Amino acid sequence: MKVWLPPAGSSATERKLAAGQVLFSRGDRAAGLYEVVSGKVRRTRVDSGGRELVLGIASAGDTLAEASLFSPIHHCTAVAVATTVVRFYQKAALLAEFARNPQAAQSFAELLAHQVLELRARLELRNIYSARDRVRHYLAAGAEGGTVVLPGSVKDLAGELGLTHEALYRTLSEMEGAGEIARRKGTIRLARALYDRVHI
Amino acid sequence: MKVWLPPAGSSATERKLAAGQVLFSRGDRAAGLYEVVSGKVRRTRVDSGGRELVLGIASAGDTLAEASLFSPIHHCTAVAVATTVVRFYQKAALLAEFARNPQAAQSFAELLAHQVLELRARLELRNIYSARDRVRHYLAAGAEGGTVVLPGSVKDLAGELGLTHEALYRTLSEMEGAGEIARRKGTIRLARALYDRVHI
DNA sequence: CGAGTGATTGACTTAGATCAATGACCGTGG
DNA sequence: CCACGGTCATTGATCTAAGTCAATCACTCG
Repeated sequence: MKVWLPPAGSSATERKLAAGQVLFSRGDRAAGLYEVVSGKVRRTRVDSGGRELVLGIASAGDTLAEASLFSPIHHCTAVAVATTVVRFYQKAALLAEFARNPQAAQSFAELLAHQVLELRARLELRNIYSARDRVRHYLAAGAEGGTVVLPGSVKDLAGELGLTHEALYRTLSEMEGAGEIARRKGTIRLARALYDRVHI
Repeated sequence: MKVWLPPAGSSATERKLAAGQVLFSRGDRAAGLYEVVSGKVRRTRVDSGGRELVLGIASAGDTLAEASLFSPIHHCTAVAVATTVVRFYQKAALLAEFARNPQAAQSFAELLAHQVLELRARLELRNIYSARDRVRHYLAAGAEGGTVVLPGSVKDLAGELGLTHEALYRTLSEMEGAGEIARRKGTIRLARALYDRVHI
């Protein structure tokens, strides 16, 4: 993983962000890509109606703005949701590395390919009409040994699922009431029945 | 564009499909990638609830299963919606080409990057709750000189927008009634007002 | 020419958005 | 150290837009 990244220290610079600080905004010139060293970064977009879409939460090890490498401007806004350290890789340095080292370029392509897959999966999720089924789908996909660790606040999750936070709270309550899940602070444990149902 | 494709005739083979014929199914072994020479291919996924999600319609020049290059199996199902000719590129041949020619690998990465952008845009679309706004957003994004050419049937479009076909028909009727759009067979023309509103 | 599918419209129902209010928790500045 | 402003979490009430069921036409393809 991340074979494509140039050796540390070459052209990479680190930057520290306070919670709420903007890393880059939509429309800004894309100078390169970022790797999250620690903390969390929320990527969002604002549609023409003013609604905000949470594209995802990037945690330590994740990268940001990969696609912007080939695009002159950023297509989303990145805001730190906690104290965060990011490493910045200069666009030109990366491209040079790709030209020199085909393996790096291929690994990068692989990273993007996985993103495409992940995005398609999320699109599939959005096609599920029922909120409950959508939550089930999400939980099933993210379950590790019957437990899902929420990447951020429940509110963030609501945005990611395309639900209002109220609807999500209600759905989670209902599911808990029905014995489908058990909630702990920051994590959700799936009942054996639900877990088995999806992992045939 | 498509610099990364190996010289024609090297390892590429063509295949002709009748309307309704399946090119590959989800779960099939991914042997390589396809380029649509003529016709149309619908990529779909079926979620656990049995609902079908149209991932998109690929037309002449588009490629299929790029992401599957690095994945052992296909993650969606591809079905020809009309008489279609596809060109097939062997996975191994492509990877060899990428190793030999960094430029090809980089171009391929660029192709994937654009797909990531496009998918994110579609995700953003799905976050719009109102059907009307969603249609407006779609039309605005696809408008070329105030006219949008529908890639397939209206029913397909409904799937792509995450709406039922009935809802889409109604919405289009309403918008036509309100003078926002004018419909022609297979195309939709945006009223100046709407077009301007979005393309500030 | 009949079957199958797309296009279109009607009537009804419901799930989730919206508006609203409250309690818990957290940092922070006086 | 604690009161205060802010955000998250949670639940209630209401409303509406979109889903669902259903029926009719138009059309295309063997």
